[in-house]
Amino acid sequence: MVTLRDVARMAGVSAKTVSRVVNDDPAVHSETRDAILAVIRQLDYVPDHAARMMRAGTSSVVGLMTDVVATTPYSVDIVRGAQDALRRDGRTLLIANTEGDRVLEREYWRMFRAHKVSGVIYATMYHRPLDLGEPEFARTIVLANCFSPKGDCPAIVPDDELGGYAQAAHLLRLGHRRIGIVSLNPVLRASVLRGAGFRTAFAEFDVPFEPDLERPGFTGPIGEEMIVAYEAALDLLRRPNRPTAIICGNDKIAMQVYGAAASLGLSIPQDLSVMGFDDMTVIAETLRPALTTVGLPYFEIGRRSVEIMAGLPAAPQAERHQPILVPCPLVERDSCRAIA
Amino acid sequence: MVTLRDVARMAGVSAKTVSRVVNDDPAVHSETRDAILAVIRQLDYVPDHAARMMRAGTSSVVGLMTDVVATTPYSVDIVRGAQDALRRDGRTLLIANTEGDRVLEREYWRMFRAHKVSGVIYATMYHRPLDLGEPEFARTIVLANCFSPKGDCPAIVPDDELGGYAQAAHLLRLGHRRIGIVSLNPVLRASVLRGAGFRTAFAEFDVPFEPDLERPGFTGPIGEEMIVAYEAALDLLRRPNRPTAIICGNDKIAMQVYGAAASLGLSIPQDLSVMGFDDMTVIAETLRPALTTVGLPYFEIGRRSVEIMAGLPAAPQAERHQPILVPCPLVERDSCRAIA
DNA sequence: CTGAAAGCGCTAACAG
DNA sequence: CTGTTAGCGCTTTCAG
Repeated sequence: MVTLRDVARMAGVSAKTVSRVVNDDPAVHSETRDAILAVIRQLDYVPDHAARMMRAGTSSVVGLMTDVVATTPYSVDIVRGAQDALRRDGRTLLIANTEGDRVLEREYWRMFRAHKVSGVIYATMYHRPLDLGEPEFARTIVLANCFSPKGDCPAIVPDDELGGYAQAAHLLRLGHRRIGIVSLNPVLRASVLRGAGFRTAFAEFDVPFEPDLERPGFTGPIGEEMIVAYEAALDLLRRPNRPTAIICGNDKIAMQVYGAAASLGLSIPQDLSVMGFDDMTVIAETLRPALTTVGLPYFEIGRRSVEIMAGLPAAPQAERHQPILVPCPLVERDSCRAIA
Repeated sequence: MVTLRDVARMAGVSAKTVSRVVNDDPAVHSETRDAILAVIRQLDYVPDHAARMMRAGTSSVVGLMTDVVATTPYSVDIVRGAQDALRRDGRTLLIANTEGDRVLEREYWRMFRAHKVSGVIYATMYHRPLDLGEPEFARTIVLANCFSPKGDCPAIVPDDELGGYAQAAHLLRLGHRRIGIVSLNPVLRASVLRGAGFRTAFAEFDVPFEPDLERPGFTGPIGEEMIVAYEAALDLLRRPNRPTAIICGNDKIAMQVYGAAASLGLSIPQDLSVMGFDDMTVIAETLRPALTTVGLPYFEIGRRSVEIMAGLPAAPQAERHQPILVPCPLVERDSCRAIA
């Protein structure tokens, strides 16, 4: 293994000077620097991470604690976003998947300590409030897709209310007035917030909000819910005065709405417009017609979590944090059409 | 920060003895051990990873080099499988996503070196041959979902041929004799292997293989292909003597086949049985009826990659490796039915 | 079974 | 601008 000393010897300088070059310290004569750089390249020297980190007392590793985010199709983008931001300055991400297991989570906190991670991103599968308790709060933590009601941590979450507004407003603008809703589990925070967004949009267009046109697309407790969007959609579409458009709580629901519509001989978007949520490309781009939906900005959330962490003061402040809201963009495809 | 010495001082022993306890060295009096363990718990001591690794010269970190695997919905399971195996003995996974970029890949190889990773799992998105070249071959590498034609690395891949056989055999057993195929891009290795599997199954049941009943579900070059399974299925289903079942190259294709069938007023599985591949739960469990499909054993591949690495000799052998084949299990749901 | 000394590769602190 | 010295936290000798 090639070490700093090998480089120093070969370049005829001291170890410290090589160290300076490796760390981009400007206080090195440019000729000396070039010579050292040449030796580094020739020997293919790579600084030892462990040694640097031991000396520095901190590491270039950031921990990502998740329940199931890192391994769930539509939220891996949080990982990608964080890695993208980290990679630019040679840092790395240590990913911990608790699968919701508290014991495992504790084990991972120790692992983070062993690795002296410089910060932790705590990401959850569902947009929800979260209480981390005290023990680990000394360290730099950023909450992603969740937030602390006490406001003791910076947090970044999707703007579900605006997302709901975008869903409804788009259909209203296209002229729809009887709009059905097949929603997420109503206890979910996302569901509540989007509901508020719908109402705002409906009010703006002077369209009364008819609770009777709304059905839950899932039943059962969170975590083991069953999807019943197919039945919900059938129910909605068999009404004497059926809706001309359906807003869905996510793209899976939209997928079942497609199926229900087809079984009734209704075609999309001629007879029915469908609006999804999540922008899971696997579904949205594969459905025929391709699904118009609202995206969850997970990549952005991951990327910005790293930025927020970088901007955090070294000592924990007493300041209260408001969750940062990231907009959910409308992704227009072919499942919504304008009506008279 | 609590160090080994703090524990030693408090327990009234030398640092080395504490080190022995931490490393499960049996040569410690059990009373001494218990006393030390108590102090460790009391002080909440966590051994410093960097220091250990520096001394040991190797680390407990394994690198995962991927093209897009780690961030692709249906292959994140490789990551989960590998992490699951590593976690059991306190090791961790350093994930590198090259997104197919050679420059980035080289950067990541250096990162792996800096971290002194004890081994590397090289996983690809598609089951394919791969030439890694020479430079990094000194280290311990396991190929996952790909293999080296030269056989200079251990490799583990899904048994696509058997998977194809399972798809066809299941339908044949249910009595189907006119079976359509909407396949993957035919240049893909998976496609070729599964084709061989189909033929074996057809031959066993004395059913002639009709090339005319096969259509590609994707067109265009790999990486930017377009899905045209909908049209392919329409074409197949409009034939005078339409197939009673369709085998799909993946679950996305199956999704479009569902759409095509619905548009023709055909219902699944009464009028048509559909068989998927991949077992992407997002699709397979959401389709109505739920999709019978064949699973890609990615979790297993990830898990076993770690095991294979552990069993590798320290010095690279000249021996030739045959790729290890992992079976693809049939996952029965509701989209296939028996016919007379 | 236990301890003392040495040193892994690197950088902070301080001189020159 | 460059070098010297010391030491991060741990484990490997090698002695007790």
